[in-house]
Amino acid sequence: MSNQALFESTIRHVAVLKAASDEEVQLIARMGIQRSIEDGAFFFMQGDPAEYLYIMLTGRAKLCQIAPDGQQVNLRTLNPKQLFGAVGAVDPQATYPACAQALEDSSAIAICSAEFRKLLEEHPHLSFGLMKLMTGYISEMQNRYREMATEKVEQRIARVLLRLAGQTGKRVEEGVLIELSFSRQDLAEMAGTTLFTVSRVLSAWEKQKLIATGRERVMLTNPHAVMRLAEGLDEK
Amino acid sequence: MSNQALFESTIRHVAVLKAASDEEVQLIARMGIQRSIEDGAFFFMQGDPAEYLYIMLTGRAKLCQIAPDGQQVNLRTLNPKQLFGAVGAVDPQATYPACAQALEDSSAIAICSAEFRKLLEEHPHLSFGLMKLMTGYISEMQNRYREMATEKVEQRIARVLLRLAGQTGKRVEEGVLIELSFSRQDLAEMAGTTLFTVSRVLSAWEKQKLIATGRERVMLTNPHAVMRLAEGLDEK
DNA sequence: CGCCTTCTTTGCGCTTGCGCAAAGAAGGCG
DNA sequence: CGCCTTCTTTGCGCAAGCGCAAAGAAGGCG
Repeated sequence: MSNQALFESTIRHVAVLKAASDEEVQLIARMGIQRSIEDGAFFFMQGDPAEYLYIMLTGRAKLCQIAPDGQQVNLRTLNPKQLFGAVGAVDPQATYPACAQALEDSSAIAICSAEFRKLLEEHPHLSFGLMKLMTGYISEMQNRYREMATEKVEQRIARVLLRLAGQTGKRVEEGVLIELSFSRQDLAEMAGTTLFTVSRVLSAWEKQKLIATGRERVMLTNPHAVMRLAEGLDEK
Repeated sequence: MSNQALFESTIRHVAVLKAASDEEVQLIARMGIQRSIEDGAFFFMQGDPAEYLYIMLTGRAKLCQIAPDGQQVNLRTLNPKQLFGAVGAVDPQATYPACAQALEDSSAIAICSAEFRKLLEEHPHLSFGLMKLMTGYISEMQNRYREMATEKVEQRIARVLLRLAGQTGKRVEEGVLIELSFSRQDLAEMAGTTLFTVSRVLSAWEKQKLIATGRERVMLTNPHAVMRLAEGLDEK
């Protein structure tokens, strides 16, 4: 498949652009260039000028923030067909508010923010898709913020597992399997805690047969119980 | 001043709509109706269908989330000329992701989301202002999320004070005064902690002469020291 | 002025979860 | 196969911050 065709077929399935006509899809595809990066490399760093926006083609990446002191927080994972890094299309002077780091060898369509902005001006109905994405983010971040502020570690870890299960979990005989390169450290960054605490909590749950763990691997053998934990029911 | 004239002069100074022409400002003003509510009342509740968006006229309100168990988290305060509750203009089926509660008797221009959406369709350049607002929110929420995840209580409280000082602080002889109806409880909800902890921390700072406190009142006598605390420098 | 409500402080005990160190798996790769 | 790296677990001690109760200000209002 030619690059152009590959781009088009991917773009056609991007949620944000579902209102795009065939013609618009073609236009966007022509604006794109492919960028492939290795596991651990960055599509962009927090604070860089937001010159490109991206649409994930293959692989996975994480959006994360790095505090001045080096501590990291994981905001979300980026999967194929997801659009990310679009701030530049809205404000030409914007810088990325987070960094995007590949969790495995990955590739994405890179589109020049300024060009995309022009496209938005000429095809304004596309803005609605983008705005919907943004309001969704806002709403999600507000919820996560509340969770971080009011819930305790166990609940937050349970939520992380459920979110991952929903995004990339595979249903197998014994439960739902999350098998990706997520170390305890990564889980800790998603839950806002330390790898030690994550390890301890998962061990405890394993003893209670709620989950089964392995190296960079978690299986939810009793997803329903994990959901109850996330909701903070079981309050002892 | 007639309502229409009042609306227009307010709308003209709304940051999100600064790209609006005089004509557009008039159009928007005509769509608005005034809503006045009492201290403690709600413009809208989390989960309500987002039928209206608002522009604050007088008073102040807080945007907050309420957890299923009743715990609250404070997201931001709304001041005059700020636009809020605009999700409905983007997605007709959206519900408000937070609630807006008046901190004092307040009034706002209420604009029907569906009408505003039509306006956006016909005057698409206005979308850019809205999108810029949204990306700003996202970026801010991501930062706050990181802070909540990685910083400890003292730092977060310091940040809350600085944010309030920046928004509504008055410069007086002895320092910067924050004199609003923010109880220790409110501060706790903003910092993601408990009123007891806030009280203790503020008492400690008062002993060190960094601040002076009173009932629903805080004065930063040594703002620079508070900034250092917020940055987590002073690490003992 | 005095009562009443609301807000604030403080003491005390205790839980949660962090920090570190050290040891134990699990792969990867030559 | 065996070494090396990376990931994970666990024990132990400790500090931060929560929860509660009770008492002490500060206003508000009749």
